[in-house]
Amino acid sequence: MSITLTTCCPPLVLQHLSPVEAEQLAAMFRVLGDPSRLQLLSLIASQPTGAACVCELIEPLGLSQPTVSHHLKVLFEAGFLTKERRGTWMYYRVVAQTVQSLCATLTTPANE
Amino acid sequence: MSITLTTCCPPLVLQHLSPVEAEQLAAMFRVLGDPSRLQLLSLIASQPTGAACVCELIEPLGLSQPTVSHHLKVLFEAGFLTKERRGTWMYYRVVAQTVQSLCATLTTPANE
DNA sequence: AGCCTATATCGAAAGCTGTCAATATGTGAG
DNA sequence: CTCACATATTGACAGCTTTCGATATAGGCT
Repeated sequence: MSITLTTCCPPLVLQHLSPVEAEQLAAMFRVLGDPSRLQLLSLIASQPTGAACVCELIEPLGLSQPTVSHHLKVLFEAGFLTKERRGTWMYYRVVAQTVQSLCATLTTPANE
Repeated sequence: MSITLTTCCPPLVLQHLSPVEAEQLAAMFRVLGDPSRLQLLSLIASQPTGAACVCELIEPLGLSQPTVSHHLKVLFEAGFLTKERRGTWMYYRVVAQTVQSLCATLTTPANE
Protein backbone atom coordinates (compact mmCIF):
# COMPACT_ATOMS: atom_id res chain seq x y z
CA MET A 1 0.00 0.00 0.00
CA SER A 2 3.00 2.36 -0.10
CA ILE A 3 2.69 4.22 -3.35
CA THR A 4 4.99 6.76 -4.93
CA LEU A 5 3.38 9.02 -7.46
CA THR A 6 5.94 10.17 -9.97
CA THR A 7 3.44 12.12 -12.01
CA CYS A 8 0.59 14.15 -10.62
CA CYS A 9 -2.00 13.07 -13.11
CA PRO A 10 -2.93 10.22 -15.44
CA PRO A 11 -2.51 10.78 -19.20
CA LEU A 12 -4.51 13.45 -20.95
CA VAL A 13 -7.49 12.55 -23.05
CA LEU A 14 -10.01 15.38 -23.10
CA GLN A 15 -12.45 13.37 -25.16
CA HIS A 16 -15.73 14.53 -26.63
CA LEU A 17 -15.77 18.14 -25.54
CA SER A 18 -19.02 19.83 -26.55
CA PRO A 19 -19.05 23.53 -27.46
CA VAL A 20 -20.83 24.36 -24.22
CA GLU A 21 -18.37 22.34 -22.13
CA ALA A 22 -15.49 23.93 -24.01
CA GLU A 23 -16.76 27.43 -23.23
CA GLN A 24 -17.24 26.62 -19.54
CA LEU A 25 -13.79 25.09 -19.24
CA ALA A 26 -12.21 27.94 -21.18
CA ALA A 27 -13.86 30.46 -18.85
CA MET A 28 -12.12 28.83 -15.89
CA PHE A 29 -8.74 28.88 -17.60
CA ARG A 30 -9.27 32.48 -18.65
CA VAL A 31 -9.59 33.38 -14.98
CA LEU A 32 -6.19 31.78 -14.35
CA GLY A 33 -4.76 33.42 -17.46
CA ASP A 34 -3.80 36.62 -15.72
CA PRO A 35 -0.55 37.01 -13.77
CA SER A 36 -2.12 39.30 -11.17
CA ARG A 37 -4.79 36.76 -10.38
CA LEU A 38 -2.26 33.94 -10.09
CA GLN A 39 -0.21 36.09 -7.72
CA LEU A 40 -3.34 36.75 -5.68
CA LEU A 41 -4.03 33.03 -5.38
CA SER A 42 -0.40 32.46 -4.49
CA LEU A 43 -0.34 35.23 -1.89
CA ILE A 44 -3.58 34.17 -0.23
CA ALA A 45 -2.69 30.49 -0.19
CA SER A 46 0.72 31.15 1.32
CA GLN A 47 -0.63 33.13 4.28
CA PRO A 48 -0.09 31.30 7.59
CA THR A 49 -3.84 31.45 8.28
CA GLY A 50 -4.72 30.64 4.67
CA ALA A 51 -6.73 33.83 4.45
CA ALA A 52 -5.98 37.44 3.51
CA CYS A 53 -7.85 40.72 3.38
CA VAL A 54 -7.72 43.10 0.43
CA CYS A 55 -5.47 45.64 2.11
CA GLU A 56 -2.76 43.01 2.59
CA LEU A 57 -2.72 42.25 -1.13
CA ILE A 58 -2.52 45.71 -2.66
CA GLU A 59 1.10 46.51 -1.93
CA PRO A 60 2.67 43.16 -2.91
CA LEU A 61 0.81 43.25 -6.23
CA GLY A 62 1.61 46.87 -7.01
CA LEU A 63 -1.88 47.50 -8.32
CA SER A 64 -4.57 49.94 -7.27
CA GLN A 65 -7.20 48.92 -4.74
CA PRO A 66 -10.08 48.88 -7.28
CA THR A 67 -8.06 46.65 -9.58
CA VAL A 68 -7.26 44.20 -6.78
CA SER A 69 -10.94 44.16 -5.81
CA HIS A 70 -11.86 43.48 -9.40
CA HIS A 71 -9.52 40.49 -9.67
CA LEU A 72 -10.74 39.11 -6.36
CA LYS A 73 -14.30 39.36 -7.62
CA VAL A 74 -13.41 37.46 -10.80
CA LEU A 75 -11.67 34.74 -8.77
CA PHE A 76 -14.58 34.60 -6.32
CA GLU A 77 -17.25 34.32 -9.00
CA ALA A 78 -15.32 31.52 -10.69
CA GLY A 79 -15.20 29.61 -7.41
CA PHE A 80 -11.48 29.94 -6.77
CA LEU A 81 -12.00 31.98 -3.59
CA THR A 82 -14.42 32.26 -0.72
CA LYS A 83 -14.93 35.54 1.15
CA GLU A 84 -15.92 36.29 4.70
CA ARG A 85 -16.53 39.58 6.48
CA ARG A 86 -14.73 40.40 9.72
CA GLY A 87 -15.62 43.93 10.67
CA THR A 88 -14.59 46.23 7.87
CA TRP A 89 -12.21 43.64 6.52
CA MET A 90 -13.10 41.05 3.94
CA TYR A 91 -11.08 37.87 4.17
CA TYR A 92 -10.48 35.77 1.08
CA ARG A 93 -9.48 32.12 1.09
CA VAL A 94 -8.45 29.76 -1.72
CA VAL A 95 -10.84 26.93 -2.61
CA ALA A 96 -8.39 24.10 -3.26
CA GLN A 97 -11.07 21.82 -4.63
CA THR A 98 -11.87 24.15 -7.51
CA VAL A 99 -8.28 24.04 -8.68
CA GLN A 100 -8.17 20.30 -8.22
CA SER A 101 -11.29 19.59 -10.23
CA LEU A 102 -10.12 21.91 -12.97
CA CYS A 103 -6.88 19.98 -13.03
CA ALA A 104 -8.81 16.71 -13.11
CA THR A 105 -10.86 17.85 -16.10
CA LEU A 106 -7.67 18.04 -18.11
CA THR A 107 -6.87 14.42 -17.51
CA THR A 108 -8.48 11.08 -18.03
CA PRO A 109 -10.54 9.56 -15.27
CA ALA A 110 -8.27 6.57 -15.71
CA ASN A 111 -9.95 4.28 -13.19
CA GLU A 112 -13.52 4.86 -14.19
CA MET B 1 -0.53 -3.04 -7.73
CA SER B 2 -4.22 -2.19 -8.24
CA ILE B 3 -4.60 1.39 -7.13
CA THR B 4 -7.67 3.57 -7.02
CA LEU B 5 -7.02 7.28 -7.18
CA THR B 6 -9.94 9.19 -5.73
CA THR B 7 -8.38 12.60 -6.33
CA CYS B 8 -6.14 13.44 -9.22
CA CYS B 9 -3.81 15.79 -7.41
CA PRO B 10 -2.45 16.62 -3.97
CA PRO B 11 -3.71 19.82 -2.28
CA LEU B 12 -3.06 23.21 -3.81
CA VAL B 13 -0.38 25.43 -2.45
CA LEU B 14 1.00 27.72 -5.15
CA GLN B 15 3.58 29.27 -2.84
CA HIS B 16 6.02 32.06 -3.59
CA LEU B 17 5.06 32.92 -7.15
CA SER B 18 7.33 35.61 -8.55
CA PRO B 19 6.00 38.13 -11.09
CA VAL B 20 7.98 36.42 -13.85
CA GLU B 21 6.72 32.98 -12.90
CA ALA B 22 3.18 34.33 -12.65
CA GLU B 23 3.38 35.76 -16.16
CA GLN B 24 4.76 32.51 -17.60
CA LEU B 25 2.09 30.42 -15.89
CA ALA B 26 -0.64 32.85 -16.90
CA ALA B 27 0.49 32.67 -20.52
CA MET B 28 -0.07 28.92 -20.48
CA PHE B 29 -3.53 29.25 -18.98
CA ARG B 30 -4.38 31.99 -21.46
CA VAL B 31 -3.73 29.50 -24.25
CA LEU B 32 -6.26 27.12 -22.68
CA GLY B 33 -8.67 29.99 -22.05
CA ASP B 34 -10.29 29.77 -25.46
CA PRO B 35 -13.08 27.30 -26.28
CA SER B 36 -11.90 26.76 -29.84
CA ARG B 37 -8.44 25.77 -28.66
CA LEU B 38 -9.85 23.39 -26.05
CA GLN B 39 -11.99 21.80 -28.74
CA LEU B 40 -8.94 21.45 -30.94
CA LEU B 41 -7.04 19.66 -28.18
CA SER B 42 -10.07 17.48 -27.57
CA LEU B 43 -10.55 16.66 -31.24
CA ILE B 44 -6.90 15.83 -31.84
CA ALA B 45 -6.54 13.78 -28.68
CA SER B 46 -9.64 11.75 -29.45
CA GLN B 47 -8.49 10.69 -32.93
CA PRO B 48 -7.80 6.94 -33.15
CA THR B 49 -4.25 7.67 -34.28
CA GLY B 50 -3.82 10.53 -31.81
CA ALA B 51 -3.00 12.87 -34.68
CA ALA B 52 -5.03 15.10 -36.99
CA CYS B 53 -4.37 17.36 -39.95
CA VAL B 54 -5.80 20.85 -40.27
CA CYS B 55 -8.39 19.94 -42.87
CA GLU B 56 -9.97 17.43 -40.50
CA LEU B 57 -10.45 20.10 -37.85
CA ILE B 58 -12.02 22.93 -39.82
CA GLU B 59 -15.52 21.54 -40.22
CA PRO B 60 -16.09 20.25 -36.66
CA LEU B 61 -14.99 23.62 -35.27
CA GLY B 62 -17.02 25.71 -37.67
CA LEU B 63 -14.20 28.22 -38.09
CA SER B 64 -12.29 29.39 -41.14
CA GLN B 65 -9.07 27.66 -42.14
CA PRO B 66 -6.85 30.63 -41.21
CA THR B 67 -8.43 30.82 -37.78
CA VAL B 68 -7.88 27.12 -37.16
CA SER B 69 -4.28 27.49 -38.33
CA HIS B 70 -3.86 30.41 -35.97
CA HIS B 71 -5.12 28.46 -32.95
CA LEU B 72 -2.93 25.49 -33.84
CA LYS B 73 0.06 27.80 -33.99
CA VAL B 74 -0.73 29.21 -30.56
CA LEU B 75 -1.10 25.71 -29.11
CA PHE B 76 2.08 24.58 -30.83
CA GLU B 77 4.17 27.50 -29.63
CA ALA B 78 2.96 26.95 -26.08
CA GLY B 79 4.07 23.32 -26.28
CA PHE B 80 0.61 21.74 -26.22
CA LEU B 81 1.02 20.29 -29.72
CA THR B 82 3.70 18.84 -31.93
CA LYS B 83 3.47 19.02 -35.71
CA GLU B 84 4.79 16.76 -38.43
CA ARG B 85 4.63 17.08 -42.20
CA ARG B 86 3.29 14.22 -44.33
CA GLY B 87 3.16 15.40 -47.89
CA THR B 88 0.98 18.46 -48.09
CA TRP B 89 -0.68 17.58 -44.81
CA MET B 90 0.51 18.75 -41.43
CA TYR B 91 -0.31 16.40 -38.59
CA TYR B 92 -0.76 17.75 -35.09
CA ARG B 93 -0.53 15.69 -31.92
CA VAL B 94 -1.23 16.55 -28.27
CA VAL B 95 1.73 16.70 -25.90
CA ALA B 96 0.26 15.12 -22.79
CA GLN B 97 3.25 16.03 -20.67
CA THR B 98 2.71 19.76 -21.16
CA VAL B 99 -0.80 19.51 -19.78
CA GLN B 100 0.38 17.31 -16.94
CA SER B 101 3.16 19.63 -15.83
CA LEU B 102 0.83 22.61 -16.03
CA CYS B 103 -1.55 20.69 -13.81
CA ALA B 104 1.31 19.84 -11.47
CA THR B 105 2.30 23.49 -11.15
CA LEU B 106 -1.07 24.20 -9.59
CA THR B 107 -0.53 21.67 -6.87
CA THR B 108 2.00 20.86 -4.23
CA PRO B 109 4.79 18.45 -5.09
CA ALA B 110 3.61 16.43 -2.10
CA ASN B 111 6.18 13.64 -2.39
CA GLU B 112 9.23 15.81 -2.80
C1' DA C 1 -25.14 61.70 14.16
C1' DG C 2 -20.47 62.20 12.10
C1' DC C 3 -16.01 60.51 10.83
C1' DC C 4 -12.58 57.23 9.40
C1' DT C 5 -11.25 53.06 7.33
C1' DA C 6 -11.92 49.10 4.18
C1' DT C 7 -13.96 47.42 0.20
C1' DA C 8 -16.91 47.61 -3.97
C1' DT C 9 -18.73 49.72 -8.11
C1' DC C 10 -18.73 52.87 -12.10
C1' DG C 11 -17.03 54.86 -16.35
C1' DA C 12 -13.50 55.50 -19.44
C1' DA C 13 -9.07 54.72 -21.85
C1' DA C 14 -5.51 51.69 -23.71
C1' DG C 15 -4.18 47.35 -25.13
C1' DC C 16 -4.89 42.68 -26.38
C1' DT C 17 -7.38 38.81 -28.94
C1' DG C 18 -10.32 36.14 -32.04
C1' DT C 19 -11.97 36.26 -36.42
C1' DC C 20 -12.15 36.69 -41.35
C1' DA C 21 -10.92 37.70 -46.45
C1' DA C 22 -7.08 38.01 -49.18
C1' DT C 23 -2.76 36.41 -50.18
C1' DA C 24 1.55 33.82 -49.75
C1' DT C 25 4.10 29.58 -49.12
C1' DG C 26 5.02 24.92 -49.76
C1' DT C 27 4.36 20.14 -51.56
C1' DG C 28 3.26 16.54 -54.89
C1' DA C 29 1.53 15.21 -59.52
C1' DG C 30 1.58 15.39 -64.38
C1' DC D 1 7.37 24.09 -65.17
C1' DT D 2 2.68 24.44 -64.10
C1' DC D 3 -1.30 23.26 -61.74
C1' DA D 4 -3.90 21.89 -57.70
C1' DC D 5 -4.27 21.32 -53.03
C1' DA D 6 -3.06 21.98 -47.96
C1' DT D 7 -1.43 25.10 -44.78
C1' DA D 8 0.54 29.56 -43.15
C1' DT D 9 0.79 34.55 -43.01
C1' DT D 10 -0.92 39.29 -43.41
C1' DG D 11 -3.91 43.15 -42.44
C1' DA D 12 -7.95 44.85 -40.56
C1' DC D 13 -11.92 45.10 -37.59
C1' DA D 14 -14.89 44.11 -33.60
C1' DG D 15 -15.14 42.83 -28.99
C1' DC D 16 -13.28 41.93 -24.71
C1' DT D 17 -10.01 42.96 -20.61
C1' DT D 18 -7.01 45.23 -17.66
C1' DT D 19 -6.32 49.24 -15.49
C1' DC D 20 -7.13 53.56 -13.21
C1' DG D 21 -9.47 57.74 -10.89
C1' DA D 22 -13.65 58.99 -8.97
C1' DT D 23 -17.30 57.68 -6.34
C1' DA D 24 -20.39 54.71 -3.60
C1' DT D 25 -21.25 51.48 0.11
C1' DA D 26 -20.55 49.43 4.54
C1' DG D 27 -18.85 48.82 9.20
C1' DG D 28 -16.82 50.45 13.58
C1' DC D 29 -15.73 54.19 16.77
C1' DT D 30 -16.42 58.42 19.43
